[in-house]
Amino acid sequence: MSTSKLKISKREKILTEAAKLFREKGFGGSSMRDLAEKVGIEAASMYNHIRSKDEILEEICFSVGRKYDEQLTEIEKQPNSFSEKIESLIAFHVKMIIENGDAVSVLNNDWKFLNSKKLIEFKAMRNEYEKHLASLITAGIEDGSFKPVNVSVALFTILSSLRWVELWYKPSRGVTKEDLAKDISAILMNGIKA
Amino acid sequence: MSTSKLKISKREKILTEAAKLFREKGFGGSSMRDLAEKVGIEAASMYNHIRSKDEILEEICFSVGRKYDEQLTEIEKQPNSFSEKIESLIAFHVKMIIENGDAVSVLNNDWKFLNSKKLIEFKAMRNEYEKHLASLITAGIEDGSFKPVNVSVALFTILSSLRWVELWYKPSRGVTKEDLAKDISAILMNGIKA
DNA sequence: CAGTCTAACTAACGTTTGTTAGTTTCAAAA
DNA sequence: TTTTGAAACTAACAAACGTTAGTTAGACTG
Repeated sequence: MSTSKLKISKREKILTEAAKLFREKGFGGSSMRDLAEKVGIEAASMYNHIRSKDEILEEICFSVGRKYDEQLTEIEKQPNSFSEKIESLIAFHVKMIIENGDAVSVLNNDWKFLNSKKLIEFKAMRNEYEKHLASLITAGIEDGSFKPVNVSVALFTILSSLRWVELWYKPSRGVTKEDLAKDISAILMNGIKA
Repeated sequence: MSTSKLKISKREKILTEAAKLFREKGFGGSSMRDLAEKVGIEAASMYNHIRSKDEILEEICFSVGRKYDEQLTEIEKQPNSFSEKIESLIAFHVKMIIENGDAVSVLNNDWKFLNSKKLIEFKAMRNEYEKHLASLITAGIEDGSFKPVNVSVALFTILSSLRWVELWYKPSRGVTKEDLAKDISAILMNGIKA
């Protein structure tokens, strides 16, 4: 009973601390002994809860990745305009970063250290995500909601603009996630030129 | 004569190959033996040309960083509108990435592995750059060229949008750097909403 | 020709790496 | 009370790490 619950929570503690550590020092720059110290046990003891260092990375990347996938699917099926759908997605990205900044950072920066089998899987997942978002943009252009922009450029401009939130955002600045999402949406949707 | 020239070019070969390798595997994931193999000599032999692995990272980060600084200073003093200045900067970022993609990638992703002294220096350089660009945006808002957007958000949206070029751009797509800069400018300046 | 210098080499160093083996501790189940 | 099983520990492994030492080959300089 409580043992299995304890095991789960210790494993989750390892994953949480790993995300924090990987964000700070990178996957390659983080040692299992570093990580163990943060968790509060010996390095060898962690192997009672995880299979390998690689498994930690996989778990972080794919569990976050799946959340993005699910939300995009959710947004796609809502009866909103294409503008509203993209704005929802922007808000979700901001929310994810503010609530799971460490894990999102690992997804963004350390995915390339996945082993080759998982790397292929990860790239497929990412491609799928981009294709879905691209089709939203294309549809918005076709129905006149959007200007006839270059779809690839728009796609990556949006996704990259969202990445900075993880890289640059500091809670200390006192901006709420609603304001932040609104301001980013404003610029991407309407540009900065008067 | 030819010996000192040879030394310089071998050092530059090391730096070039290092940028390529770091981009692919990250600073922590790249070993000196890996690098030496790409250069075509033994790992120990590289120490005739460079002081340490850290020095390679420093040289790449700061030589690229200085180029960005210089160009921004150049753009600031030109007698153009604020829109034109920002568009020039966008074009320059695209050009840098297309011409020095490996080194730019190292600047973007591996700066955090600089040793603490150089890390402080690097952050100061980056802050300076951001402050200059922010003041361009502020001035543009004040003279009515730009909407009254949140300056920080605009700043980071622009800089992040430019980062994707390094991460996602593939020459194989056959887009010229002029077209690419124009399309990015179009979205950031005018948004995507019709 | 003798001397010097550069840039390569091989060998090795001390550390750190991820991981395994074997053992101990201690609480829950029987 | 005895048994069991999870989860911690210590100790150690082989490999890889950045780097240093010492040496050699060959090209310039005097």
